[in-house]
Amino acid sequence: MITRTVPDIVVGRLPRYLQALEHMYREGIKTTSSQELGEAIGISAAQIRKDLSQFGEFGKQGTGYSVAFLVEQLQSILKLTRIWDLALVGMGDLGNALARYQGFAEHGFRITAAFDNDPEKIGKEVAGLIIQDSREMKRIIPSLGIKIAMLTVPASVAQMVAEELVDAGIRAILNYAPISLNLPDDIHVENIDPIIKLQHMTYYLD
Amino acid sequence: MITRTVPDIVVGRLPRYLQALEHMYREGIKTTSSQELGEAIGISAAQIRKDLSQFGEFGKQGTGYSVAFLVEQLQSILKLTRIWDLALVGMGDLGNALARYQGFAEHGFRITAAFDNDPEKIGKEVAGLIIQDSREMKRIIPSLGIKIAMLTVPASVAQMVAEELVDAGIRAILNYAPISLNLPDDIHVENIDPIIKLQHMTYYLD
DNA sequence: TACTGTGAAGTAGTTCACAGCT
DNA sequence: AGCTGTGAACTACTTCACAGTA
Repeated sequence: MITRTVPDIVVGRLPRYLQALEHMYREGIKTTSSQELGEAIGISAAQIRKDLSQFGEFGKQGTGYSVAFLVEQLQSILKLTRIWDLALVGMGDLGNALARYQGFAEHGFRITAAFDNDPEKIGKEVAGLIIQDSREMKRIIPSLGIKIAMLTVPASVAQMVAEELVDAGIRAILNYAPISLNLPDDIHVENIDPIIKLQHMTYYLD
Repeated sequence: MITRTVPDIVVGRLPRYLQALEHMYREGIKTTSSQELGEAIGISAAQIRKDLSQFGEFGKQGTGYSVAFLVEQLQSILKLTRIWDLALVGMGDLGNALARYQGFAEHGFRITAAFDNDPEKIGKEVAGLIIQDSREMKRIIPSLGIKIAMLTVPASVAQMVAEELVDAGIRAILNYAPISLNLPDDIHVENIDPIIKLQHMTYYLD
């Protein structure tokens, strides 16, 4: 039996489908079509059908997709039927804002540990979390089984801290530092950098 | 004379090249090659050469690229040789963290106006900015010539506020709200949503 | 020698268009 | 009648490989 590898670009669209479908679900919409979903998020209907067909046959000819069923399927595909623990590393303004953001918990992500290297911050509480010494990451992260980290440290130390995280067993990093991380190929990194996004947009402005 | 349109995917990589090159510049590196730059950011050398060739011939055979010159060229291509004014809309935790972030100013982006609709927040100062009533956006944004907005309002009002911004003359929106905005085709939108990124990564974890 | 810039080749991604089902 | 799922066609993107040049 051959297990076809799904292109990463397809995987990257699934969360957007899920977001739109959850919104429909909250609105009480029971059924949708690839057409309607596509219009909601600006993607062609054929694209959506093709993407979903990589994982199974979720629709019904003539009627489309059950919103609730497709939400379930996407959650299952994306492994969202469990709670994911997160480590938050770097408790500056951004780290603090993320600690307080309710969206993580609402989507099954639980910030379980927060770290900083500043003695002034260590021991302080933010949103129910006690900030811990980043020198303890190697011990605490494996003991809590945390696999995902959000990195909100200054660019100057981001590479070093990222390596420590990998050493502590982290497999995926959401990188807020404005620098490219160089890590082993089996570590998944996603970057969030507003400057990069703004510079992309200015190209089109005058 | 035909002006070839550069693919958006190429434009999107230019800021990453620029980021790495500015880093090299600060490190005192005078010259680099497509090979070296590619290794720094995990992109093939051929890709970088092809991308740059869309805009001109910036390298020298045998020696590679002058870091300072290529930084200048990329800044020029991306229209970064001027200050861009930004409107910050929504002064919750995230809006506050962005208001205090030094990175914008360091890269030629100046947050010139901050808005919220909460009477408790209006008139307060954050990082040298007075928070203004969002009902004033239509008047203030054109008067300051602001073309770019960062949207950090709750998802429930994001679409409505985005439409008001477009109405006020905004041409590009950096959208932090966890929702797809539906706006005219000539408005550039970039989304920053940590949940979407995390859900992308969980696919690969177990 | 060491690199760029670039056609050509190769690979990946998207859209078309329609059979088939409800 | 209305929609999905999917091969086939098409388009876009990336890599190869090498002529050209400092």
